[in-house]
Amino acid sequence: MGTTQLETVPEPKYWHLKTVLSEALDSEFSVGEILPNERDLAARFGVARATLRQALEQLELEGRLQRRRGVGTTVAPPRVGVAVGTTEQHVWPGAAGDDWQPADSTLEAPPASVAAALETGAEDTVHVVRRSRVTHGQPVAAELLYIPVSSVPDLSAIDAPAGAARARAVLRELQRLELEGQERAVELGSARADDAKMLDRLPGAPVLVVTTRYFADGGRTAAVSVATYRADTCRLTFGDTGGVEIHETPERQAS
Amino acid sequence: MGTTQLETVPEPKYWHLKTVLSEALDSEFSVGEILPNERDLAARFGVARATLRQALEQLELEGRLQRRRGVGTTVAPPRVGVAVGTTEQHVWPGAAGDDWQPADSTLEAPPASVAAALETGAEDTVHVVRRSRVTHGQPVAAELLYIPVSSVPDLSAIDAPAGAARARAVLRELQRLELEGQERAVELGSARADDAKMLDRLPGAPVLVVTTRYFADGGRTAAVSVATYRADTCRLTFGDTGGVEIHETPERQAS
DNA sequence: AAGTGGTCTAGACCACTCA
DNA sequence: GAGTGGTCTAGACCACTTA
Repeated sequence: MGTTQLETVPEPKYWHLKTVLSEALDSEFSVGEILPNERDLAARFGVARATLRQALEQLELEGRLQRRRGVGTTVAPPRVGVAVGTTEQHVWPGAAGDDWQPADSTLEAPPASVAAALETGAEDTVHVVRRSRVTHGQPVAAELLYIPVSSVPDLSAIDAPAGAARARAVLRELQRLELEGQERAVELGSARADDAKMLDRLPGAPVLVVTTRYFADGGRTAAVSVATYRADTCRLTFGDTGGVEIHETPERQAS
Repeated sequence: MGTTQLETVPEPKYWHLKTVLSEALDSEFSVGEILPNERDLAARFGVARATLRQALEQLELEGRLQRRRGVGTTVAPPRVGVAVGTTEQHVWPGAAGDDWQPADSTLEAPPASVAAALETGAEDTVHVVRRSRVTHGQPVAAELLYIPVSSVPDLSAIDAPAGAARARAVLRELQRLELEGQERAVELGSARADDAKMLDRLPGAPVLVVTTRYFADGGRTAAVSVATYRADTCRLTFGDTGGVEIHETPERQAS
């Protein structure tokens, strides 16, 4: 403090605030504990509420905090590791033992980007299977699975009624194809309204979008999956074992 | 800019604004084009600048816009697919042909989370190799590689001077170990000050943090890599082929 | 009904880029 | 020096949860 450190680059208040709060979370709070409300916190730090919120937003993005309207701000548990496909072992979605729950299935024209990957015409309808993933009792992901009718030729549409039963029927048919390979991509997105509801978040919440192409029949793209994971609570793992125990941030402890 | 439909379920203004802007980007702008400045845009839509900024922030998060202080807001090109390790083929970092550029290497005590993964004592120093990744002329990632001295026993510290040469020497020694496997995890984070500078972004910018554990010597963790990728411009691909051609959003066209 | 976080406003000033 | 995005303020009201 004594020497005049050249602060040629003045730190934004919200950035400094975030650091202070982060350290307080490490030393003075334990998981699940409720923080003081935003108005009190802002007053305590002598900043406007908007500035305080900017710091809280960052901490929530990093998975340190959880905010719920009408309730309050709580200290978040460490992110859960969610296995996204064992890299060595390619399996169709819906194979025995995956923790996805089929919700329903419809016939729709896919978005242009998916249609291009599937090499179907822009107008062609495909099976769209909706599934959700639940781990540790919490919803972590919502998925849209696009399956051209040509990938499940023996499916008789009348067989299954609407809803989950129909979704399961489509997935069951899919298993009959021989899976030759798959490609995955991960990027940042924001939750659409329907995804947000399924994930128990507000629309626009940050999500990790995992796009998977499934190949069969000699290189043909037989299905495309677009899964959105809650970015605040999930760490996607790609290892050969499911639950890796590496965290970006050190473990926290109450004092 | 038609009439504003009155919604029975009042959509937040910034959310509606984002939708309108997103459609305008698709139909009325082409990649690289400069948008009107924020004050003009806010006036045009009849909202406060803060509200307009909330919409722009989301679009930037989704990789649709790029904002630079002192310059302006431009329409971003589609995200670049960045290959993050071919899943079938495990190789050490620094192997021939990867597009990482070693920056320097030091001996430091790693953060607690990394020390735990490396099974080193909290006080033990390890080699910390800094690298950066450049594709298509743009910096996309910054990496910290933690390598216990026991993983590179034959490295004589005096051999190489500081800087990139020393980093290359450490990586060269690492190749002599037999790599037995690796585990990856991806999560959302925000750029630390040093990462941000390397990535040409402001501190706090959203990044995809890729943590990789490298196994050798019968299951021992021989190295840990923490790489931060620009979330706004990158789509991480894990497929067997490098450049997947699936986009979350449809292609844009100028009108 | 009370209390919380979420949205929104209308200003102000600062840091940065570029002509 | 003009123009841009980035930060910050001090309010207001709304949507939601809980008691």
